[in-house]
Amino acid sequence: AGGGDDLGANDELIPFQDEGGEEQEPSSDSASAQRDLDEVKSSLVNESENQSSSSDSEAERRPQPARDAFQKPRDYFAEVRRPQDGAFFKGPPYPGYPFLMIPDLSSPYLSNGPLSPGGARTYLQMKWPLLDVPSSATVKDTRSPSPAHLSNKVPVVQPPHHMHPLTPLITYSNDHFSPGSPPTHLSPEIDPKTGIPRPPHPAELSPYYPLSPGAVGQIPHPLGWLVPQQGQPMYSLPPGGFRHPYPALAMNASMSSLVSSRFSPHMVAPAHPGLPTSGIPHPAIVSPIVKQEPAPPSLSPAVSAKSPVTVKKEEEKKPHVKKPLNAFMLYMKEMRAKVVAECTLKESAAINQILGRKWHNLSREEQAKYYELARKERQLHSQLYPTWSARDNYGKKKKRKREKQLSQTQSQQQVQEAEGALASKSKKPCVQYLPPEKSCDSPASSHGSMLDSPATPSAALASPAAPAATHSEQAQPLSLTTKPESRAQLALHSAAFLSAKATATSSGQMGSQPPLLSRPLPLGSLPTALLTSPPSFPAALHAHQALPVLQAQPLSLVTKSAH
DNA sequence: GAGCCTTTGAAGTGC
DNA sequence: GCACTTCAAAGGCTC
Repeated sequence: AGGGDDLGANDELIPFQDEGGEEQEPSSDSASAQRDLDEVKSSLVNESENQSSSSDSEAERRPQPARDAFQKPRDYFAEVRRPQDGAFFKGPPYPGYPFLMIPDLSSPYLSNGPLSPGGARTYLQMKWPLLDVPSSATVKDTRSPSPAHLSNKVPVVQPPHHMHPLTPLITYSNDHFSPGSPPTHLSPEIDPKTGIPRPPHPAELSPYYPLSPGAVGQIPHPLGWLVPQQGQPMYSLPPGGFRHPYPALAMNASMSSLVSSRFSPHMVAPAHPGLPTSGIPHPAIVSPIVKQEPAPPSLSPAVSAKSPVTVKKEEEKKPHVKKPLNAFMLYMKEMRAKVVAECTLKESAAINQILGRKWHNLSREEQAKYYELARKERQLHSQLYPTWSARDNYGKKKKRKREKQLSQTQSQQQVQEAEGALASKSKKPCVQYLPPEKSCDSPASSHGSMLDSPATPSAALASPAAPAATHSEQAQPLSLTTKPESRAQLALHSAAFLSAKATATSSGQMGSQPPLLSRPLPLGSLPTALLTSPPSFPAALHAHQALPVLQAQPLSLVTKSAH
């Protein structure tokens, strides 16, 4: 029921339209979703030519403003803000946005949630602030996240009700949606030097969580609208209030997860949680057992005196705070169910291939929404876990995979060494994870597409003799993975690229050269030199204001085949 | 039952 | 600063 419900919820999301009334391929719309699925299906089933033509036609359907969304940050933000215009607004700019990613019975960032090890997130239309929204109105709403919703791993998109859906999260002021906003790196809220989101700034956070710290303890909790579960109110402060941002909260699992994950006052007043500020409803909110913030050894003699074994044990007990999801991960979570529903495939690896391709088929604007959402995810994450760092999870996983990847790197080096010989030999078929007998062949995975795709050896482009990638190529939002296997694929197909490149470099716009892009590029085969534009597209947008570049080279021209 | 596979993006590490 | 590595989700599969 949950899987259908989320789609059903989407059904109510009216397509986000541009001012011209032209549909902008909103993924939230059911018809659009169906179109996306059709696109995926066609791309999976049909020849790449069909797929590419479809993609191109779709690209042509896109209104230019949408294309320009990332070419002109201001315009982009105007696009995003547009929903605030009552005359035009009919729904969130994209499914589930703005929404709260409320974990399914566990904190989304906590892998060891009590009931949901996977920590699947449930996407809920954000109701915050709800001060002006009668809770009963939402509670009565049958579409409000019921336990069924919450128990389902499929993201649930809460349709907007009674209030402007964008109000809760974003004020969409120019300050907040400055040109640097959508992507991450050089966002005004990001430290340009470190790339780390700046420390919580009340003024900046207010759009997100407009509640002042002092108001938190005086008003009903925004989750009060949640449907009670198992006879218990979804929101009922435990005696200690929000004592703990982690699953060990002394409340029922759903409550704890819902509250702790996204609504913990920590995210409201996280900067100095230890301060006995009156703004925090309960001083105990900052629990001394907050494991998220390991006490400095100098300040904790007891800890420093502990034996390494004890410390190790404590670390083991430490909740595992997961990384915030990036834009693609958010997209995957949202779209996976749809793809799975439309495809007999169930293996995530295959699904991910499809999703990866769909991701590249997204318009810039659509991707921007996820970039923005991911940025907010990171920001919220930093609020919830101020001291958390990706380093905390670094190397925590088993080494088996790592060793394998290392071996892959070594083998890849061997492949590169044999690259020259490869050019004159028959191409080695790419190892395709997607089983060929599956009904839904991943276009990016078929042998043909892989072999026909013009992979660009990074070495070739790095060579002084080789023309540098065009600005437009460098400005692509695609940040090429440098995974060994992907690089190996690059090497495998380098010969194909080189031969094609010879005919393509004359114009200097390889991205628009049909011979090079007879098929949608397998994601893994996208050349590093072409697409490695750290800090990738969003960053480029921020750092270099590469608007003309982006304008000159829409994403679709690179990721899609050209006529 | 741990880990692999597969994707992209963010961030850490190492040089 | 660059290249590389790790992790985030997902679930079937392998060992």
